[in-house]
Order: sequence, then structure tokens, then C-alpha cells
Amino acid sequence: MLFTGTHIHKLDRKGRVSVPKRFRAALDTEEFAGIYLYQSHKESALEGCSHSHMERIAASLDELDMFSDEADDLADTILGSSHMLPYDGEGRIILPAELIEFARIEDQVAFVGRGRTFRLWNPDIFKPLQEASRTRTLNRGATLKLKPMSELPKGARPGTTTEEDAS
Amino acid sequence: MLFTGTHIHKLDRKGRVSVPKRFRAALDTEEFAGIYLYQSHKESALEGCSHSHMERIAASLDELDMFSDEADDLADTILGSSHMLPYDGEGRIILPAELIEFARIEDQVAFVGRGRTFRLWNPDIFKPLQEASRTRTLNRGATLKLKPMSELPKGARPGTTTEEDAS
DNA sequence: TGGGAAATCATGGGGGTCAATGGGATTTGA
DNA sequence: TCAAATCCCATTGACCCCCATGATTTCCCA
Repeated sequence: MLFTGTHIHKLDRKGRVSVPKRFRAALDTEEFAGIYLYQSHKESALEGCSHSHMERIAASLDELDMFSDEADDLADTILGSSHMLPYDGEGRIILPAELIEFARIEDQVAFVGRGRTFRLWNPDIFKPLQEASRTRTLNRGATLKLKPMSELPKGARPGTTTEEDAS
Repeated sequence: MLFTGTHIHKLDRKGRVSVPKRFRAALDTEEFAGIYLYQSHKESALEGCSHSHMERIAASLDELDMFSDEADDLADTILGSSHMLPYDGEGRIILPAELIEFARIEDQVAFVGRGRTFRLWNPDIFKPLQEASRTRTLNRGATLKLKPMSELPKGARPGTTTEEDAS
């Protein structure tokens, strides 16, 4: 269950786009056959995730004080603006017009893996941003502090499985 | 059992409105075929939930000091003003005049998912508020601290089922 | 290791089905 | 008895299922 790589697919004239096989494979243990999309806060992009990730967001919002302003805002922007998009028989989704417009998508869609989640971009917008991001990372000499293997969930390490996990 | 997305439906001249199919699907394990609505105490909107969620609210009120002013007020505003609205054969409810007036609803109703609950709005009122929410979220740099997977209810994680959990 | 066969994936499009809506008919209840 | 709620059916348009084709990738064997 990990989204990696950039996959560019075509948006057909019915507004459909194939979800990359690799992403579908990462989701095949989900009970809901499809993905969730919502507008990114910061970027001209769409945030994508699984049903169980959306459940996780909802459960986390439940934890915040039920009547707090912050929880309210997050509920409106994430849960209220999300679209639940089931696959058709060929593993495609219909991209709602509202989201196409928001992300300024034309005839191609870039699916960009971000680990537990992913993003959808107009490839022409994403490409220069990706290069800028790469340059910043190099200049900064950024290093990532890795979590020890022992803290990873079962099933994410070689030689371990979860009883019911068929991935 | 997760309410997501914004669905705009028409209020017909008999005061009926279709409950979005996705919301009905999220409720299909409920014994009561319908929804509960009550006036929001913060917004010009209606709060909606399932029968079992209403039970949960009642149980939470029990925990508050039985004779506190707060419990009194909440009991009045939530339980006292709530309407139990069954579907007709087509999955519609009749929106009581009192609630239509309170939420200043005209000919359209926006069903807005908030995870365990949802809200009903006049779309023209909701839209600018949602934009404001998005802006505040962005400015605040809000990030949601996600609960660990292991604390989620069964059925919300891949590879688990809900057979024993009908909530 | 190269090349060809076979399976899989991405894409295009037709048509059937179902959700949303509108309105008439019948029942219920005050 | 009248009003309001429920049932029933018709319409329509969006969505989903299906199949066909083209493009890759994978696999297998020489």
C-alpha cells in the first residue's frame, strides 16, 4: 500500500481517466473499489487517497473537539469537498468537471505518488514545479531521517505478513 | 459509514428532496430507513445524522451532569428540535417548513458530508463559507494529526470486515 | 540474449440501467 | 371532511456495463 512514481494518462472525451495499474494494485485490499479526490489546499492539484485513509481523516476529526472552528474548517474543506469515485470495469474513474477545472487539467492527467497518498496534476504544470522542488532539495542538502524498521507496521517489512493481508 | 462530498438536490414544490444515493448507502445498515435533522447552533444550516448517531448524542448527554445548564441547553437544541424523517419509496424526505425557514433554503439543498454526520445548506450560502474555510485552513497551515491505523474501527481498514460491527 | 507470442493494460464508444425528479392517485389522521 | 402524507408510475439524463481495438509489457523458448 504505497503510491510511487509519476504516471501520465489520457483524459477521454467522456471525462474518464485510467487509474494507473500500480495504484490500483496498492488499493486492492480496500473494500471500496475506487479512489477519493479533493482539492489541494496549497497547489493547483488534486489530492487522492483510499477509502480507509478517508476514514482515518474522519476519525481524526472526531478527536478534535466536535465543535471547534478548526475541525469545522477541515471538515468543510476535506470531507465536504471530496469526491468518491468508483472504478468502471476497466479501472477508470470519471473526473468531475469541478475538479478538472480546479486543477486546470486538459487532455492529460499526471498521477504522482506520495507514499500513502497521491496527487493529480496537469502534467504541464507539474513538470516545472517538480524540477524546482528537486533543485531546492539538492541545494538544501536535505536528508531524511529514516524510522527504524522495528517501528514499521507489520507487513511493511520483508519476512513479515499480516494474517489477512494478501498484498 | 462515511458521509463525504457535496451533493446538490432539488427541493420540489411538495417540500420533498432526494437524499443522495451515497448517503443512503452509508446508512443502509441502519434499522430506521431515514435520517435525523436538527438546527445547527452555529450556522444557518441543518445537522443531519443517523439514528444510531442520535443514540450516541443522547448517551453523551447522559454523561454530562444531568442537571447542568449545558446539558439542558444541548438537550433542548439537539434532541428537542430534531426531526425524524423517513424516506419515501424513492429515497426522498419531506423537509419540514420549520427547517426550510431556519436554513433559508429555497429551491436547492446542498448535502455536505462531514464524516460521521452531514449538513444541509442553501447552496448559495454554503459556497462562500466553504471558500472562507479553505482560505483559513491554508493560512493557518493546518495539518491534521492522523490517528494511527490500529485505532480505527474495524471495517475502516483494508482486510477487515464489518460483519460484527453494524455501527 | 534476442525475438516473437501471449497476456495485460490503456483507450474509445454504444447502449442499457438506475437515480433524480415531477405529478397524479390513494390513504391516513386530525 | 379536508389537508397532508404516502404510494405509485412516468420521464429523462447521467452514469455504468460491456465489448472492441490498439499499445505495452511480460513471458517463453529458441
